Amino acid sequence: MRPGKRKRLEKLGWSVGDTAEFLGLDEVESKLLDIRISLARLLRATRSRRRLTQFELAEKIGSSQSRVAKLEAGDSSVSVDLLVRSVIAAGASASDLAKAVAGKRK
Amino acid sequence: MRPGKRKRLEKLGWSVGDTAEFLGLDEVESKLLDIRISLARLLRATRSRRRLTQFELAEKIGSSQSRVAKLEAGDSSVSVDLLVRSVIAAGASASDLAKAVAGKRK
DNA sequence: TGCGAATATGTCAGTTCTGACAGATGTTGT
DNA sequence: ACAACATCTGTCAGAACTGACATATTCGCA
Repeated sequence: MRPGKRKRLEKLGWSVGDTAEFLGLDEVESKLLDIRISLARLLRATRSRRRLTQFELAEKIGSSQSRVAKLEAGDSSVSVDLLVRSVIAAGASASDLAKAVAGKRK
Repeated sequence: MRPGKRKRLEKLGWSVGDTAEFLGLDEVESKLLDIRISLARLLRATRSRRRLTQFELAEKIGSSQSRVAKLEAGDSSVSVDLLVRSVIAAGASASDLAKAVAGKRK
């Protein structure tokens, strides 16, 4: 893993343990993290395409601007539930969602 | 919505309000619920195919058998995070996951 | 440059989700 | 019928996540 990427992830609250990760001991968490990152990207892309502000999207999902910012930033304090909810509310299609989960770049 | 399905969902802790749902006021929650159900089905199918017991899968994800049962039952007390984590741990492929999220039957 | 709008970051009390446990209810083989 | 195993259902204290708020930073644009 690139040191840059690693640092970025740790800033967001993810502990990227070299041992476990490198040895593939925690493949599941790694895959889940990829999904989280994809969803965060999809969220930003979708909201942006729909020309919604974070504040407007927050209203749609009954949340706050700051939480949307965290969602898009891939902060660790945010659940996949809310991530998916937001992506849907932003107006992403089912296939966009599927692609994100499958790990395919748009 | 079929009355049977409705009753089943309510048993699991989901409030399926006719008004909101019928008027499509809460399309987002409805879509999220579909995803949850798909993931629950995928989890059971995958675990079963791999011949894992609920107990064994629980160990893999550091959880308990009872929670796995709830995951597969589509209980409302369970998060999408854990659902996805479990599906991955059970050994589902990325494309299986994508299909579930896209709402397509296997 | 300065100003307003959008976004980012930090904190926190209240809510939700969690693993663990107990016990009930299948299921399978003898 | 019985035992052994698997699954289901309910409960609860502790952990994780939440919206709200304050505040900082970045981004146009005149």
